Amino acid sequence: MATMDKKNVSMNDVAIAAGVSLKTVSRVINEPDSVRESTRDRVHAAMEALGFRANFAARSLKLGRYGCIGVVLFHLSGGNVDMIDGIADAAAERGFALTMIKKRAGEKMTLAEASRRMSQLPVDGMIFNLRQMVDDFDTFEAPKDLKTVIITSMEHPTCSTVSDDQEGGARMACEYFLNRGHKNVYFVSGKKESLSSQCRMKGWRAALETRGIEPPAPLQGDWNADSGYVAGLVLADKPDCTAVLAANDCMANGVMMALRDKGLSVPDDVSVIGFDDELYKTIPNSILTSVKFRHRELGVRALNEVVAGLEAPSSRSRTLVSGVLVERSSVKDLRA
Amino acid sequence: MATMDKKNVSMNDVAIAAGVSLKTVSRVINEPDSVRESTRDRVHAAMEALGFRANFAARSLKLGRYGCIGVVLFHLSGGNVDMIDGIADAAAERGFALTMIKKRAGEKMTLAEASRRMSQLPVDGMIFNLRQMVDDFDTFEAPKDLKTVIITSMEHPTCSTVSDDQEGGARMACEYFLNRGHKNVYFVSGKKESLSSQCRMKGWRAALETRGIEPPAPLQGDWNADSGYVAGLVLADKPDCTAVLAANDCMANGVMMALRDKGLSVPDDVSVIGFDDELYKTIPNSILTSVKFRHRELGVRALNEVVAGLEAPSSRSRTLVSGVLVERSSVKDLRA
DNA sequence: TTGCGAAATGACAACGTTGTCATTTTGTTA
DNA sequence: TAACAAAATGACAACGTTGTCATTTCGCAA
Repeated sequence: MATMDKKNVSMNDVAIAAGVSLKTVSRVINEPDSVRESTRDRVHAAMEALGFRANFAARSLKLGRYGCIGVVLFHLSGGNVDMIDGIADAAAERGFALTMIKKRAGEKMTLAEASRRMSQLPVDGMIFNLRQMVDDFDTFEAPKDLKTVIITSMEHPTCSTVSDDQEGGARMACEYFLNRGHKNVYFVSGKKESLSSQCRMKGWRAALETRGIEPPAPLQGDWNADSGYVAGLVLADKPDCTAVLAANDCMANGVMMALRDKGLSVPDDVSVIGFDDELYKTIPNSILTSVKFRHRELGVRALNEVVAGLEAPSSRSRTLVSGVLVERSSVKDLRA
Repeated sequence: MATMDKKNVSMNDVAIAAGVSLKTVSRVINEPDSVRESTRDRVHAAMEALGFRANFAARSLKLGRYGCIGVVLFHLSGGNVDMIDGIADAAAERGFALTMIKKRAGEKMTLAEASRRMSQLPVDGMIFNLRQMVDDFDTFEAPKDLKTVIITSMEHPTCSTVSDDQEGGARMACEYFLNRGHKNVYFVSGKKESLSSQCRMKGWRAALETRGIEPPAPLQGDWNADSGYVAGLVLADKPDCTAVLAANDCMANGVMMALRDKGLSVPDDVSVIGFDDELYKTIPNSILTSVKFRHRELGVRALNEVVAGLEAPSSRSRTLVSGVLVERSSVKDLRA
């Protein structure tokens, strides 16, 4: 009964119980060394006895910061989980908690709307996990006092971004071919309007041109295996085609099926590399070598970037996280 | 230059700019109908011009609540993702944000430690996502003013829990067998000390006894396919064995392999059901019927339970989320 | 003992909101 | 036009911390 009088125990209650001033209790929490041991013990005992827990709101109000980073999830699935895991670990390491909101199914969320909702919450900075285009991407301006990092494959005019290095990944794959004696690399693209596809194509083109090779006309795909199959049928008839880079694994699989149907062997007749390293999930004993992006690292970098920018929210940086080539046996070394 | 004078725009600044009192600005935000339209417009204009955003800390301090639910992740993987998705959606629907902390790799986290960390954060209640035993499970007491829900398969003495209905799932599987003419059901358990396994065994036993069937001695497994294989070899020699319930899919697969090696067919000679419905991920064309638990629903229920308990944190409830039988073709209907 | 500098502690304001209650303004009726 | 109730607005305190600065206490040398 008597213990029900007050809802929450405040520092003042502790101070009274311990026979010290409010400020001394505050000091016990924030700068324990400046308090005499005997006093400190008395305060600790009082805190224990009363079940004191510091009030987050009051503390944040006074300090002007929260110790939380906001995370906006536009989608929660697949690789995103690894990314969140990376964010969460990096946050824990730096003493930050995460505040999360999620786009609801069916809801159309813009960056402005997400930002508005986030800035009502206890956050010092925020991370947008954006795997899809949104309407206001280019026009969006982040709150001036809230460091904002966007995880996306596009470059943003004012916000810091963290991206997979799609271009570099494509370059890496091409060099992998060329270093193994291939004289040229054909490319099967994803949907024309896709930024990922464009980046990957750009990297492919650059890699060839660097070596003084004239890139052949890219084959237009649409991300699906069927379009890869069509491309594969065309490529099977090209005598100089020994290496194919497909903008994703599904199309790479389509290419491989077509080559097989045309009586060609992968990798003996034609070598193939895909992107995303996801074929092994659906195809047992998959041989496809693939460029995989490190989603977890993406999360870690994004969080670090936010924390680094807390003091200067308007700073802007662009971080590229390199991909990794997952080697299987779909590429033949022609030098052997 | 002139705009850099103040760091944050407060209601007071808005009030001055709009030529009204502080309180009127507050009213425009919280009870717009009580403010004359002309005044409201003036205030809105001032807010817009100054870029005002309400201060979360001050607001929470005054209101005594945060509008955030804490989520403690002990592990982030597999089914947990669906669960978090459920929590996040349910939270969004009820106007709550989530504050997340995560056990770091290698760190040994107890409920008490997790609770201590959470209660320093802006949360009105919390959810522990506990898929593993922790040392202080039974002795843990949640803060009296913070509604706490634990997602776990065990019952907790003082906290509300949300669990998969493992026992019910096992019962359901048994009844599925019995309703199809099977006279008995053999059981292959998981590790002896596992609570999941114990619950599943309990449900199996109860289902048989309800029908007046004497449960045969359960076969001891260890969750892995190998132990299922050993059990399968034993079961193959029992003429009365037409139905096997294995405590997980891996062991069920082991059982099926053993039966096949002994010249028996699934389901023609022996029917099998597993748990978790995960075999299809690794085995193409899997025929195994399996009891699957609805992780997403678990998250939704947990969040709803927290929100429902905000006013009475010490209330305690136990929610069971039923499993679903995913039918494939590993069970033969003997009545046919 | 006294005096003194350093260490420990305390009084009070401030952070930016919202609740309470008082005051002013508005619109309506006599 | 006066009187009045209702609507709109305002003054001020309070939420529970931390920073600033003043005060007290301590330990040690004279």
